[in-house]
Formats: sequence, C-alpha cells, structure tokens
Amino acid sequence: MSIRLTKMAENREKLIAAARKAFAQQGYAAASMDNLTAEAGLTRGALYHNFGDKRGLLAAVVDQIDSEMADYAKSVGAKAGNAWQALLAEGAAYIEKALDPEVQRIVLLDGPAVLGDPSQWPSQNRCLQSTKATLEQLMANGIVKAVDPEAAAMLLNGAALNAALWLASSANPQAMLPKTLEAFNLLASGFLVKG
Amino acid sequence: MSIRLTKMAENREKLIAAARKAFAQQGYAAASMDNLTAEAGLTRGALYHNFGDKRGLLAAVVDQIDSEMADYAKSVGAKAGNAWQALLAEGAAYIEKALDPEVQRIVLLDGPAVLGDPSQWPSQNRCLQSTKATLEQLMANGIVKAVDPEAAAMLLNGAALNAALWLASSANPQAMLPKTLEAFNLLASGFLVKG
DNA sequence: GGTTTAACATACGAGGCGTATGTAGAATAT
DNA sequence: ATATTCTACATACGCCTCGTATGTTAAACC
Repeated sequence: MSIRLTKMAENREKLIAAARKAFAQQGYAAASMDNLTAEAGLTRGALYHNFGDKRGLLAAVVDQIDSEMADYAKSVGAKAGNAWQALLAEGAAYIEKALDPEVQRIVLLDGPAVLGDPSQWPSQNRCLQSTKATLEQLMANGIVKAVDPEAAAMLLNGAALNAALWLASSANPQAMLPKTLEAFNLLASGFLVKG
Repeated sequence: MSIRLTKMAENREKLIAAARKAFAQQGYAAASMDNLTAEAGLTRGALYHNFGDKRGLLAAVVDQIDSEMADYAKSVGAKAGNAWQALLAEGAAYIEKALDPEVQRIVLLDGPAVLGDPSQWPSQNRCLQSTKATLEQLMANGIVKAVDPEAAAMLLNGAALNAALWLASSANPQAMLPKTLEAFNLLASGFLVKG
C-alpha cells in the first residue's frame, strides 16, 4: 500500500479512537470536534475530509463497536451445544456487552437519535441477519414455530438491548442480571414448538 | 386561580405545543428555541423561566406524549375479555401508537438520548407499573409463570416499542404489522404456564 | 525533476444556547 | 386606594460549535 493511504488509514483510526472516547464520556452532542481532533494530534480538517461531518464520524464509531458486538455474540453462540442454546447464548451476550457504558451511550442512546433506527445500520443488519438465520434453521428443524423470521429476530434483539439499558440504570445491575436473563429465556421460549 | 397563574399555565401549554411540533418535525438537536418560542408568540425568556433549559422543555413534551400513550393503552386493555388478552392488547396498542412519527422521533429516539433510559421517566414508570401489575395478577392466578415481574414488564414494553421503530423504517409497515403482532403475541406466550 | 493531486491545516462566518440584566403588570399590605 | 414588592417574561450579551472556503505541504506520477 502507498505511504499516503497507510498514513490516512492510521489517521482515520486515531480519529475514531478519540471520537469513541469523547462520545462515550461526554455524549455525542456535548463532544467538541475541536477537542477530540486535537487529542488525536490532528485538526477538524482531517475529520471533515475523512468522514464528511460529525454524523459520519459517529457512524464510523458505531460501526466499529457494533461489529465487535456481533463478533463476540457469534463466538459465544458457536460454543453452545445446539442451535436453540446458541440463540439464547447470543441474546445473553448482547445483554452482557450492552451493559458497557460506552456501548450504552454510543450505540443505544446517541446512535438511534442521530443515525436513525438501528435495523437500518449495516452492522446491525448483520446481527439481525445472524439471528434471523439461526431462527430459520430452528424453524426448518421443527424446533421453533413458523413466524416471520425477521420480525422474530428483531423482537429478540430489541428485547435484549432494551434489557441492558434497563439493567444499567437499575439500582444493582449485577444482582438483577440472573433474573433478567431468566425472564429473557422464558420470553424467547414462546417461539418454541414444545414449551 | 389567580390571573397570573392561569396566564402562566396557558403560556406553558403554548410552549409545549410549539416544542412538540418543532421537535417532531426537525428533531431535538435541530430545533431552534428562538424559532419555536416565536411561533408560540413568546421569547426564550419565557422558556427558560418555565422549563429551566432545553432539556426541561423536552422532558415536559415527552411526559405529555407518554401520558397520552399510557392512557390509550389502559383504555384498550380495559376492553379486553380477560387479563391475558388485556396484556396483549396493551402491547399492540403501544406498537400502534409508536408508529406515529411524532412519537418515534420524540419519545423513542431523542428522548432516551437526551433524558436517559426511559424506565427512569415518571410517565414511563407508570406504563411499566401498569404492565407489571397486570403480570403480577396473572401470576397470582397461575396463568403466568413466576418470574421477576418488573423485568418481564420491561422486556414486553421494550420489545413493543422496538418493534414499532423497526416497523416504521420497514418498506411497508402496514403489511408487516399483522405478522409483527403475531410474533409479539407468540413471544409473550413464553410467559404462559400452558402454551 | 517538474507538475499534479490530495490530505490536511487555517481562517471565516453564521447560528444557537445559557445567563445577566431590564421591565411591566399582577399581588399584597397598609 | 395607593404604594411597594414580586415575578413572569423580554432584551442584550458572550461564548462556543459546526460547516465551508481557502491555503499549504508532501506524496505520486510522468
């Protein structure tokens, strides 16, 4: 790769890292682009050239975090004994990851407000497609009832992410986590052919 | 009531109405307080005196819309044949109401980003408490399995609101609505003792 | 080695929020 | 009834931030 492209890639990564920290700590609206670019050793010129505007930078940050979440959930699901257990494990993984304040602030709160509904994001779509694929397999095997797989996947993912948001703002998240996971698993079992 | 208090109440209502329109049309961040107060025939002075800051105004608007939703859901639930049907009907009512672009933008997108997790809002708490109460009754009657009622209520409400967000940004919301409601009802049935 | 190109920096303008101060009219007391 | 106080709201000011338009330096290419 040419020198210019590598340097540009490095600067992009610097900016995303600085933005990720700033957005997490102060929130999207309160984060100053002058400050976060300075922290990365650059100026707003680099930012606008690479990402177009503030929204574009947030989109890049969201995409990075969201991809990390998807990868983690997939790896957790792969360790499960069967497909149904994998589905539940992925849901639990989402809840667990979404307890991170950084994920909360950037992906669950500012992301939707600035970028619109998460189901439209490229990375979130991958999560949805993954869950959808697992559900379709479970339906084909007669384990899960026949429903619209996309709607079902959306409901499960939405419930998991919302649960994390609720948990995080509860008095004692760690104490509530087991009960929440239990309720989530029970809810998901509504899709099973035999309860 | 004194003349001053009545005029003040009228102005508060004017400002909330103007803000509701502005926030719905342009979003919270893009809405100018100079413009929306001028549209109400007032200035920013009235706004800061009544609501403290921009956040306070959003909180008032969110509270109004959220209360309307809670009232509607309750009235729909009251018409149902039994408690379980009431629970499902309330969920459907939430999904239906949340399809309104005004509700989407203000309550589901900007609200959480600016005011934090909805479960902490006074009005949203009432919704949650209502669902929770219904669930507790269903548990006492042996219709619903014993789980943490608060977590269960949160999961149901969260799934419903998220479903509306997803529906609204889908290609054909009206066509997807029945399938979504079907999936939602199936999901909720996971809480039933006998499937 | 000269020219072009593009990545980034610098400079500028517009607009918005929050606060500090000003004002008019209602409430209260004598 | 009148004077005073109080308060709901208006006006004025300053600071900050974003986006763009222009400048500059270094890599890429002929």
